[in-house]
Amino acid sequence: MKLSTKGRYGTRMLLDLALHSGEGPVPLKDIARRQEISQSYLEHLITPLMAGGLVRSTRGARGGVSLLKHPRDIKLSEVIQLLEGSIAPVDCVNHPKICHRSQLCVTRDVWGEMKKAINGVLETTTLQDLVKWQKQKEAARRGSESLHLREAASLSNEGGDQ
Amino acid sequence: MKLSTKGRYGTRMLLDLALHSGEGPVPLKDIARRQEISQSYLEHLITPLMAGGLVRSTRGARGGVSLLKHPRDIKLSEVIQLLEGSIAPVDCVNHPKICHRSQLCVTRDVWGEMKKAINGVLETTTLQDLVKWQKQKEAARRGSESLHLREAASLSNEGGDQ
DNA sequence: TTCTTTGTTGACTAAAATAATCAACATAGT
DNA sequence: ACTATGTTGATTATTTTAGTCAACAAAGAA
Repeated sequence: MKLSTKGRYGTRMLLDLALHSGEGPVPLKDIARRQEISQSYLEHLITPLMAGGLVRSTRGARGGVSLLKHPRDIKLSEVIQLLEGSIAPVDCVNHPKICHRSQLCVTRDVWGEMKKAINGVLETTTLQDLVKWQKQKEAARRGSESLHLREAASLSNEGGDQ
Repeated sequence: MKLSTKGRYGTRMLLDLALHSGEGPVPLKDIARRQEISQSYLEHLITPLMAGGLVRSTRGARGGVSLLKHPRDIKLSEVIQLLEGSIAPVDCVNHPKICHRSQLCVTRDVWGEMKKAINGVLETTTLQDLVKWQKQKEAARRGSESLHLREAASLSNEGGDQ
């Protein structure tokens, strides 16, 4: 039950893209550097995302990859579907016919519930959410960093950790 | 994001065991036949279940495998944990240290939510639930079968569902 | 006791998936 | 032209999956 690097790296690539949208096309090289993923591998991950209409690429100098939809309109369920295929934990959940036991199999019903649960998370999370959380995290870090530097000069209103 | 045959077959083995508990030890051979899984493979799946204290085995003639706990006390989360290891979709959810990006990584947070969602299903489903659903399904099938055979002669008092 | 039934363990293997790398090529700016 | 960039396909090493097989151990039955 592990997500492969396709889904993980691909999601991070899109997040990186979302964080740098509005600056024109983003070269894979830059994403590779920032995300610490080999560019050669990203080249392959971008293909299904283009086929899925999530991104567009521009060749040549000053080229790169651009998001085609607003981050708020890109659900993680869509991303994972493109990169990993169905998130169903077993194939018979989507295709009952592949096993003659499907009809009477109750474990299959449980795997179906699992699929629903996973989908619930991925359907309600958008790229915009990731962007928001990322910015919050970075702001929080900068806050605590300077807090540390200034020897806790003013620590009354940081908030955010819990 | 697929469950391997370990988790799937192992769960079915335990369900089969639960359905035949109270009849003494159940030989792997019988489970293999009913569940249509090779006995050689089941031999390997039983090992972690014994180590986890879910079943006990008896060697020799009339031997077999027996459940050590009541089906109502066996949660699927426990079963899957033993057979597949953690259900976390990525390792960094359980072990932040393995990636220096963990602290600032928001995709990791999403995978954490996914883990929670999956766990929610597996923690609230017991072997007893599977047994109950299985019996309901079989009763329903018998109902519609005889209904079909007898051309709906008497369909008032089937009962047994719920 | 001896035979048979059953589980136990470890070695081995075929096939597939994973996670890339590399090179040749296409295209668009400069 | 030259350079920066994406595109595609071939290739590969490694790991995981999904088993099989055989030698062995133990317990009941004859």
